[in-house]
Amino acid sequence: MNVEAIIKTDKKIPLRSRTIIHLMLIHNKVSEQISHALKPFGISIQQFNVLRILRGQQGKPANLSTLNERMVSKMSNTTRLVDKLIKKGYAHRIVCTSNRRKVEITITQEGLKVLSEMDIEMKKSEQELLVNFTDLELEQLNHLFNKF
Amino acid sequence: MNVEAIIKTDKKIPLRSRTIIHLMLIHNKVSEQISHALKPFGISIQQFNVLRILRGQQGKPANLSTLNERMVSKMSNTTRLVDKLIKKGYAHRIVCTSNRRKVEITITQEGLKVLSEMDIEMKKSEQELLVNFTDLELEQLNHLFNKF
DNA sequence: TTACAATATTTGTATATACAAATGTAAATT
DNA sequence: AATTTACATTTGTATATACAAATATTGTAA
Repeated sequence: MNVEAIIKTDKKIPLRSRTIIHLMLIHNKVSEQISHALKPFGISIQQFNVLRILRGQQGKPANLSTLNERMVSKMSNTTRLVDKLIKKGYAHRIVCTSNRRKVEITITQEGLKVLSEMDIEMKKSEQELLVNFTDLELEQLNHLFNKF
Repeated sequence: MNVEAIIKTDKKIPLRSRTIIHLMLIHNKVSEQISHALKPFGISIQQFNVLRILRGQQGKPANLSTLNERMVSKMSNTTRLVDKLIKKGYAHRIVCTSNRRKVEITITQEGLKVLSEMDIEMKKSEQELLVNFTDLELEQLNHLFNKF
């Protein structure tokens, strides 16, 4: 994926600008691929992420703030994201008894089931997206990512 | 930016999954910073990109397909993105005389003026975001990006 | 020359996101 | 105990995005 070819310019782009544009283009490719993989499940990337976080809780319920700090998305959406998962039967929400300001959100059996199916498709997408990388290169990439 | 710390897991994430998650987190940081920098101008990243493409045309008008193939966004939005730029007085649109299905879009003087102000802020954001990178590391990063 | 296909853009609609304000609850202060 | 402050979540609203369908124009073939 060559930046100049894609944005069709013959001008030399400064290194730092080029890096940011490159990142944007790659993100676009990646998120398109993932959205496509999740499409048959009728779920968005964000909803998928919330499901994964809930599973990661290993039965322990999560409240909205917890979800939010582990997510990419903004707080106000988290309520509605969870709404959608509940509507689909993949999550469950109860008001916390010890502190009624809080809510406790858990993943349902049905949620775990569909999530495991999604995992397979995600794994495929990851493989496809990263097919040109060796493990060493991915280690290098992650190492560089740490500098952001 | 360490993935495990951010998504607060103690489990080891497979290298390929980790890379994709890492990319998402970084994209989020970058786009937040850029949106913030553009905020005072009342313009979105996408609108900013269109303006830059128009400037890159060096006076030559661009049609929607051209804009679209150089952009990240989807076709149906391009019309409305341009609408917004026109409304702000930053772009101009006329129906192409040789082929009336096409439109010719150009950047206005006012557009060029505000764009040059935005460039300064963008440059600052890029510097801030990439402050931990040496030029060599950025070259390496761009090289790895080419494998996507 | 009429009909059909291809091209370029626009519009409709449903869903997603961002930001600010509102709600309800608990804790701290007077 | 009443008042204020802080916390956790929800709601309102404006804008953005995705996808499909519609519109308008041009090119092509019977």
